[in-house]
Amino acid sequence: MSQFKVISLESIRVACKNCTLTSLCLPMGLSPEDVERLDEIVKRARPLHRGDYLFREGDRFRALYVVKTGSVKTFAPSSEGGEQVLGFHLPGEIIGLDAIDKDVHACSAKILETSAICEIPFTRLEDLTATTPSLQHQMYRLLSKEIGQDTDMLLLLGKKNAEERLAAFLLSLSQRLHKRGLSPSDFYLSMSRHEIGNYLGLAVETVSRLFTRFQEDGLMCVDRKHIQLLNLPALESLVGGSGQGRRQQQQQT
Amino acid sequence: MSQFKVISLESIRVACKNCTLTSLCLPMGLSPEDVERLDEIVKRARPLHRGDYLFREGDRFRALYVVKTGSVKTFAPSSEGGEQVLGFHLPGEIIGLDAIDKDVHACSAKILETSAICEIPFTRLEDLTATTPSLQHQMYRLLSKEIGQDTDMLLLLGKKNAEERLAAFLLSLSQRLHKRGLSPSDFYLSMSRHEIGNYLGLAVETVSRLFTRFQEDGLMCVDRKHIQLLNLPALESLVGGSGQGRRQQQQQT
DNA sequence: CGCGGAATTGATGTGCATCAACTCGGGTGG
DNA sequence: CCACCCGAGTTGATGCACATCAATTCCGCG
Repeated sequence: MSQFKVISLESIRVACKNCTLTSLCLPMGLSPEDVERLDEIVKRARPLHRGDYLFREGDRFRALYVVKTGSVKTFAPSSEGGEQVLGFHLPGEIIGLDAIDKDVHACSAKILETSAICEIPFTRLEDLTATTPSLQHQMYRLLSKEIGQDTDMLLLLGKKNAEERLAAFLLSLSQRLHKRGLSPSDFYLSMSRHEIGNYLGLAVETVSRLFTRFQEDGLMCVDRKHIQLLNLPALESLVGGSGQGRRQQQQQT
Repeated sequence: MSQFKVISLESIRVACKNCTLTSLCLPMGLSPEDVERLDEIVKRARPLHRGDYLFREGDRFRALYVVKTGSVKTFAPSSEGGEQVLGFHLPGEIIGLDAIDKDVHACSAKILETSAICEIPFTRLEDLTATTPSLQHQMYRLLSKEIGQDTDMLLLLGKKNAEERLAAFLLSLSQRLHKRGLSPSDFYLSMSRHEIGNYLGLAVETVSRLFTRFQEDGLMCVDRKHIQLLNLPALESLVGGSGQGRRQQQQQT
């Protein structure tokens, strides 16, 4: 994941078609012609580097972005100068949906490692979906899915303890990488511990301690940014029901 | 807000047109003809009562719902039997957008007080938006807005302390009621302290204590479910930068 | 009138933030 | 090529915000 690769123009083209396929065309996809038309409005990606901004908070909204390779973080300014990491975006994932409403980006997107990103001008996409019902449906689904993911995150931040949060985070990465054909149990973290903590609502130190503990418990193997998940089922059980060792907070209503 | 009202059929019709107007047609709204067509597919509301379900987790997704009067809470099962309150929905607000993706509701919606709810069959709405670009655009905005709201909530749960959360909650209610022409500083809570706490990731006791403290500080007046906000600017400053009295946690990345 | 859930209030416990010190690795310049 | 530096990460000690436990009161409702 953190390896830099030289990518031929043609492989970008193909990969890009692939990622729009995966993100926008989901299951029960579009007809080949639809895909072709969609593919035509997608701007090819040039490589971007760590620290580059895809867009910044306050920028006018023009396009959606799809990660082809690499990874991106989105974050919003918190009150008092801090920032809240809103998400990490892996290959095949889409960025910018939250800006459609106000026509202005409310968060910034920063490249975490050398990445290739496709750009989809939104106006053109809108025109296309207006004439392609199946594509319109996929757009609704895509937006809806994003809402569902945010909901999961609310649950995580509202109800889970540090251990569960980190386990959920690792599993989420694992599953998303796996979906893209990468190893679900051996990968590199492109973000810092600080960013992970920020995202999960935890202090850096807590993240660090948990990595250590998970390693001691044989759940995973951590070497710097290189992660190996040794016991996925155990991690899953940690997420599920506050596992074995800790208190559980449950609130009926 | 918690008063029961007898509502004539005609007033429902009018009010209903009104609420679709507000939710779906946002600023720079639709042409009168568009609104008319939209209005035609909206099913009129019959009154629902406290405890009724609009839909339950697992139900097949058929329609979106717009609150006309009253209020609704949505919640998802948490691990371990508990539940996470995902939101409170006031007049003019829409429910069910998260279910488009999977075609199944991932959360339940329960009526908090006697309410009138409009139903918009999604398939028909989709047909209509496919032939009405301006309406399609409004739909995208609506979905996008929901994402933006979830984002705000993530920030709240990830970075704010109890005091800031409750203040933000009260202000949110205040603003949303105000938008509907109701008093921004005098209203009834249709949800229990327990539900508020659950929503904000706090214990009931914490919510209760904060109400007491806010009252002592002259910020508000609490009488059971009846709330009066006496100092909106002060509440706003509490939300903003962890105000005066408390620690602030900020995490740079 | 009396029951039971909701809310308040107080006492205590604890998970995690915070503070502080140290280590590690990687990049830089001499 | 090594010495140095600096930020990222780890580890330990301490404190605090809020959860949890435990009464008690309050109100709605049958």
